[in-house]
Amino acid sequence: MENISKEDYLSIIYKSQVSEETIKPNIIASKLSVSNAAVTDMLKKLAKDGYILYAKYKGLKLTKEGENYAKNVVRRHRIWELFLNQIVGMPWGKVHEEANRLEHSSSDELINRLEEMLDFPEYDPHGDPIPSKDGKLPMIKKHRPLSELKAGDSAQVVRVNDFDEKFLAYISGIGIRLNESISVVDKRDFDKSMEVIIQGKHWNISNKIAQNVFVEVKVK
Amino acid sequence: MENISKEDYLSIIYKSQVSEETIKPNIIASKLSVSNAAVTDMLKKLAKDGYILYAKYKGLKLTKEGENYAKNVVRRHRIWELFLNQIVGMPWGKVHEEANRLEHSSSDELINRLEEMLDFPEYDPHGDPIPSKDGKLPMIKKHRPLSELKAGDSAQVVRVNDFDEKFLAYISGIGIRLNESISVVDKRDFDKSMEVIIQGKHWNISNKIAQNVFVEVKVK
DNA sequence: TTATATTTTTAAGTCCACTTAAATTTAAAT
DNA sequence: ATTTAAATTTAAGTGGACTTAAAAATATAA
Repeated sequence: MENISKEDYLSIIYKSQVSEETIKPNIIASKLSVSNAAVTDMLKKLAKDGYILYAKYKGLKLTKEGENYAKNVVRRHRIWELFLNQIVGMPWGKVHEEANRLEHSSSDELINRLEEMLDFPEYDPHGDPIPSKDGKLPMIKKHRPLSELKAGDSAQVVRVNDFDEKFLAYISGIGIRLNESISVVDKRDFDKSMEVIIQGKHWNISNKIAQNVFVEVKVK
Repeated sequence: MENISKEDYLSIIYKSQVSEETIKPNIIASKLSVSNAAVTDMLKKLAKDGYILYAKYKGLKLTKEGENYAKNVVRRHRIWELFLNQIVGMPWGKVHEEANRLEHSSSDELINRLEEMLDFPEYDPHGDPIPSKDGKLPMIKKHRPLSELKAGDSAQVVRVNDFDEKFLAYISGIGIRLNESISVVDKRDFDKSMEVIIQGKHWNISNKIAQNVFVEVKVK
């Protein structure tokens, strides 16, 4: 409860490390809607506490301890998301924000119970992997953004970005959900928007949308 | 999330108002394990925000707005307690502490959903009434502390105090639970301890224990 | 009712997570 | 390579929720 802020920072750093993006104070600041100066401040504290290695102007990286901590925060978040969606029946788009608060307020015991009720799931409602109690991650399917596909390609949705409720509401409205099949009918060069078929229906989706939906291309 | 402290204060004030105890800074301080000075500080803020009426040295009282706010915090707490106990299967003694954190981190929408899953319950696992969405409280049964009973009396448990996990573990261990019947066999003047029968078994319980179990005396 | 004890409030200061503004470092662009 | 722009860090300061110590008000007891 008293580490809410620290946990938010660690979780962001962890997630970008996993997806192999270089993480910069810059980015953290914008994701948390705080100033760059606030980030510098916190990075110093996290370094002092042994959660990150931090060299001014040069870069930052989780220590083993920081990674374990962060992984547990992410675990709490994703288990909550799945629980809220599957057991409580909250819509896809709303679970992220709710889990963002609950993740800081639950004992490990509670999380373990929820995990058991969900029968030890491997992925959250957006397709993100859930770290197990002992920090193991399930196998992650190779996937790329839908935006990279070409006319004629078919693929299956394996993950969607979860940071924007509106985005999730929109894609869920046009039938995009995990494991759903999508075929690309056409792609326009000038704006990279594409025409796709989802459950037999044709839709036009912008490049921005397609960049945030991740698919596994079907073997022809 | 940013009102955790305020909500704790309001909830304590509300609960003591309901049970008609006079609430003093003193008591709040000890319940929250903070200094008296911290309480004075917060009372000023709560007064400024319009949640309480506060006259230095004289007393304090929730405004209508404060009561509504507090009632909603209590509602969140009690619904969480019941949910954790009934749906998640957490033991009686552990739900209070967990709910103490979750109560500050849940949207009204989530609480409403949990309430629905529980089929709009009226009492939490300790027998405390759950305020409804629109602030209504269920009828509260007349009850008095078990400690007031005399040898020969029989009664039914309607509520137990929930502030101490150890206490709850202990009484649940000797078979005390909501609606359980208890008969008083004997009571000693010198320490006010009593011998009781619960589910056919005899137990000796201290006055301290008996003061925290509330019963409805059976009509003979 | 006066002395003593207790409670409450004030005063001053800490820690945390922020802020804005200025200084510094690094990166990009001509 | 030098200028310009962008990112990062430092410096100074704020508000929230606490602390301890001292002062003031109220309660209790001889």
